[in-house]
Amino acid sequence: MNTNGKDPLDLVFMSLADSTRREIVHMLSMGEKTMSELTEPFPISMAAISKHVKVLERAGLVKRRIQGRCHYLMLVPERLVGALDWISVYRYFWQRRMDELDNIISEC
Amino acid sequence: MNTNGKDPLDLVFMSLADSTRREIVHMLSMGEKTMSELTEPFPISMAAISKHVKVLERAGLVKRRIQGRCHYLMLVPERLVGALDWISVYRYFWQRRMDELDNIISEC
DNA sequence: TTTATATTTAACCGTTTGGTTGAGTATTAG
DNA sequence: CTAATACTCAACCAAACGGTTAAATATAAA
Repeated sequence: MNTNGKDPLDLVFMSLADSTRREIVHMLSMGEKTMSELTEPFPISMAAISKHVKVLERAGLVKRRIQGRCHYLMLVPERLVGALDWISVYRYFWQRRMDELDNIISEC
Repeated sequence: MNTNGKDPLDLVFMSLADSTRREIVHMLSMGEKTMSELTEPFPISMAAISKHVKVLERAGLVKRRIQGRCHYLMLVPERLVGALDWISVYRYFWQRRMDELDNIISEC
């Protein structure tokens, strides 16, 4: 049953489902970073960070620029837009729901 | 290393990282559904859907109302707002990046 | 050339995920 | 009471995840 036309959103949301990777995204939002710089604030090995970065690359959230022995990582926005768009579809729904709840509360 | 102060966002994004669960969220955005109704469009067992729904409940995205032998599921918006907010922080970043790319393209 | 630095890769390990089937539990209908 | 319906739960399984350590690769510095 492995329909391997896996939706790209699977990878994006999966990438964001780990707080280490979210923190990496945050760091990269402030500019390019090397692997060493990315690893420094975390209590885990560089090999582990390397894996996290590969997950982000696979999801298309990060691109790598290799210069000498340093790998510079940068954030790529497009896929985040896609994720935001997916969730945004339900904005109308929850605004309606929240309003309903507000009404119920104010009627008590 | 199981630091069990797991960020709730982990659960939300993890929930959304599966297209079956995203489809369930979509179905529920149109109103309450029973397990049977949720299962009907999918080629997998109700037990599997039951697990998916439990993942969504654990993430706080879905609530259950049991009436007789039917379980009615409904979407809960708050946690989706949280996920949207997290991503939205990077909106400024990518708008800037997209503009940069536009400029580079238009300069060619 | 030798050594240190930056990073990936491979092998391994325990846990989680996403599915299955089969049995169990309520509730409703006949 | 009996049978059908709506579901959950338990056991199982293969694959993926998130980490480790140790070895390999590539570049830079002495």
